[in-house]
Amino acid sequence: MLDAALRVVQRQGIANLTLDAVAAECGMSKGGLLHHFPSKDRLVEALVVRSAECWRSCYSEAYAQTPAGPGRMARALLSHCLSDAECWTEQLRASSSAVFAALAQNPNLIEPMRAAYTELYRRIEEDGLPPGVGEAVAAAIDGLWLEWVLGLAPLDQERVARVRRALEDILARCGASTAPPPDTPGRADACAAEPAGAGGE
Amino acid sequence: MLDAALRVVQRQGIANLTLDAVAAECGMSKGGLLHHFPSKDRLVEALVVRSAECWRSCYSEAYAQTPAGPGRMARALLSHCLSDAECWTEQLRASSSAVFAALAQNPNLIEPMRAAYTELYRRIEEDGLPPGVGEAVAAAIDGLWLEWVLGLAPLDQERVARVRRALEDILARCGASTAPPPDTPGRADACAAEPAGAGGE
DNA sequence: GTCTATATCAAGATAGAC
DNA sequence: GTCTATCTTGATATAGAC
Repeated sequence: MLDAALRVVQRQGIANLTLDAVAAECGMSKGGLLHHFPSKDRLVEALVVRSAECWRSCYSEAYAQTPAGPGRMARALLSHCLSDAECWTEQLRASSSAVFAALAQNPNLIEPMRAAYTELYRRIEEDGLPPGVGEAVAAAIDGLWLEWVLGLAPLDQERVARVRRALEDILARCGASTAPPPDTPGRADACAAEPAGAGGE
Repeated sequence: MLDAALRVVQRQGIANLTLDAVAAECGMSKGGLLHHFPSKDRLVEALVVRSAECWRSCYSEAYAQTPAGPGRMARALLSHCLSDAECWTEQLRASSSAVFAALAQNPNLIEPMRAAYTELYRRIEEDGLPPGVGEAVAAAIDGLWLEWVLGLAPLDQERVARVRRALEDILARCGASTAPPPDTPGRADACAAEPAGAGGE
């Protein structure tokens, strides 16, 4: 059902994310849909919660798979979110848009995503990097994501690689090695990590 | 009238950006409003156009006021958009939301902002920096803006300063001096520069 | 150019049968 | 738990007076 909602957003835009459209998309009546989500707010809320959980588990896994040392969280973000452009799928774009759908529906519904970000930034603060460096890396990834979702700038393979290298360069100069562990060379599957609206499926 | 629309968004959210609300806000009847903007799409389009123009003139002015040399555009963005947190006003937040309002109303309406970004990225490409560096700086600023508008992370004076210093550090290592010209030490007034939705008043 | 109707329609939500 | 009505509201847009 949530997937159906995302498909509606993907194909018809946020403005057409209606209970009718979602019901039709998942082959159900509006009444049946409203049995599970008593209001549209609850439906959108569920979308955001799922996105936030996925984003959280995504950077958590990335963190776990990244060797310890200064800039661990920042390195994890780089290797997982910017490993290549392939992981920025259309599906991800739609699921990311859940946050924008929530913003349009009711700004308070973004709260779960805010909580996920609070935790992420806590990790970045404790990352042992010079002040601002980790935040700059995280912000750059968010910015790429924004530009990609809004279509402000194309996001091809080369662009991702360029920006990743530039950011890795900063970390390297801070003494944070970005060499990937021999076991996990640039993996990009699993959750298809993304800021502000991950939620793969 | 456009200002009234932004005030509505600021106070009541995108969902309540209705012709009735805008008309009430600017002390006009709905009929009168519709005389100037024949449809809601046109109204929102006008919001985006104004935001895009302001953003464009903002980085253009910043560029003009920045000494020539490698990374001129990137340095201009840093000195103007990240000079301090004061320029990230509530008013700017609302005007920035014009893009999100457009996204909700009709994604095609974002086009003017896309055009402004295309020009910005052209300048960044020609900036004479190592590949990816200018893009990383621009993306980081966009990311900060996103986090700020969505409330994902607080944007206080220290945070802005930290990130700015980290980004200036990259530029410095690329041979792009970020020392402000003696004439314009960290000015942040005028347009109150911002990505994806500038449009001060 | 601004106003007061009013037409039109679609969306969210409810009630109650099955 | 799913369905088919149906209610209610509010939003866009139009028509036409002033």
